[in-house]
Amino acid sequence: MSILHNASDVLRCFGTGCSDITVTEVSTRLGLPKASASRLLKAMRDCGMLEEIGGTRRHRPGRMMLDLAAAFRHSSGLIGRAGEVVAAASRRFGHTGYISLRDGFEVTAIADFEGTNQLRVVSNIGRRLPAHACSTGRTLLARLPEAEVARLYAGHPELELLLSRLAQVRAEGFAVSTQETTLGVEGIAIAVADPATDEVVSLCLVYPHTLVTPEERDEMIAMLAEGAGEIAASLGDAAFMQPLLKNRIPQ
Amino acid sequence: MSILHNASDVLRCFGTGCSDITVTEVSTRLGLPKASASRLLKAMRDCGMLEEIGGTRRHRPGRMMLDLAAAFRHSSGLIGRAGEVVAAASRRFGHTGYISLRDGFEVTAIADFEGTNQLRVVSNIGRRLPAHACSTGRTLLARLPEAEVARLYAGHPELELLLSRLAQVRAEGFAVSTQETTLGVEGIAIAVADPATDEVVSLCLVYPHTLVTPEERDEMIAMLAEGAGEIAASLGDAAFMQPLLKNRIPQ
DNA sequence: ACTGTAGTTCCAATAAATGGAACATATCTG
DNA sequence: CAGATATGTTCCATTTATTGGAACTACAGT
Repeated sequence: MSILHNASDVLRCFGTGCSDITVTEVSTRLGLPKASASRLLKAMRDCGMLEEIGGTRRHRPGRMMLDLAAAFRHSSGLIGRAGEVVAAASRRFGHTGYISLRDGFEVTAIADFEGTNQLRVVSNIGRRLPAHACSTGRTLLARLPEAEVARLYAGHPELELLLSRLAQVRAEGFAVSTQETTLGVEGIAIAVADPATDEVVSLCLVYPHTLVTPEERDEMIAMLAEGAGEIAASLGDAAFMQPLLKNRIPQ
Repeated sequence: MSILHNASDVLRCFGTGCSDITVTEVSTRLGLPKASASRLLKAMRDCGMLEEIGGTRRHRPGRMMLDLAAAFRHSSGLIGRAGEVVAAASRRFGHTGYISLRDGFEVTAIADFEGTNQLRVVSNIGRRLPAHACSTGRTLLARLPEAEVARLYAGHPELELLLSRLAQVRAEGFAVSTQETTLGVEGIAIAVADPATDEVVSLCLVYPHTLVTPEERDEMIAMLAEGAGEIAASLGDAAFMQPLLKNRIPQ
């Protein structure tokens, strides 16, 4: 096995619930002899992929990773523009907002904009959520052909339900989740794509569900949709659809 | 040369002004035969360190890097706590705030909190600034022994000036920069350390310099200092000093 | 269809990675 | 504080991945 693959396996250990790692942990988790694990971590330290935490024997990702994450965000015009839209909406309504990507069955927030209201949802960047069970996830899944979703979730007991919810998302142009991932929290999401790079991102706002009336909710959806619509128009995202808003008060 | 070192050299290409890269670029920048560059990028793609952008032949850091950056931030209690302090200050005053680390001669923002005021400094995470020429940088350099600074900046024409400014930072407990990096922008910064891990971070707020009176400035410093002081006390940072504020209006 | 540019695949030679065991160091426990 | 245990490092010959050059393929511009 190439040292590069081993190195990336080490990096993959980091994530939810693991922000540092030791030689022994690497040895057991990857099934490597501890000699190899020791050398591997040393090599990764030497080249900046890892760094030792203080004087301890624990390792965390190197500082370089922060630069790489920034480069990732900058490499995509779509992410940057979506971020501006969510940031503006987050400021106007005071609620926390995210930009998320899908990766298989999961979605991750890649940029967050914490709200300003006294009562607001605390941002939790990097947290992985099941794509079928949150509003951002469903807007992203709704961008796939039905057959693809069926293949992804083959054997899943609630596949039928999921497909009908995705159909609804396609029809309405947005998704809502109510207390799905966190008690008391509701979220709205809209997806937009860059056909040139096949990227799809989801813009969302999350808020305490007792705080927002249906009218205000539609106001928020409208604001996200306006920004997303401009992005879609300029990049040529044909699948984007302006949302149907029943409760919106005409301006 | 180990493939791991080559891989990390590729990753190091990303940064200011470079968010994607091709086989030829790698070949020329690292001085590798293009055969090697091609195989290297392929291997890095295969293990998730890079990804191809759309159908093009350009590469950017892989999604994994976002998770790694999040793990880095979580691995340090210091960073998290400093972030809370700056976030609260940013919300209260409406100005943009950062958490920064020093790496040799440079400082980088690793977390940002965009302000809410109409006129605010746009956050620019990942941007590398010369440590001697910004307020965050000087608070971090002020944490080093004078001899170490002298060694770092040996031969630098303005070493004497720098040392006297650092002495001032040590005496006052905070640093100010006025239109140093960006015209019209002023910033205040305070450093705090975790003696258990030898980490030092700088908390800062940046704002349009015409908008803030000396009294308000001291109010902001006081708020950052209060939070930083609590962190210093709980972690046992002996070098932390409450700032001397001349213009503060007694509460 | 032609030319230059960019990227990939093939090969034997070479340099790096591997696992086991001995060694060294930290951490726990009574 | 000694002895025990868990954790990390160094050394070695062996195995195997990596290397650079050259030939090959793909592609964009004219």
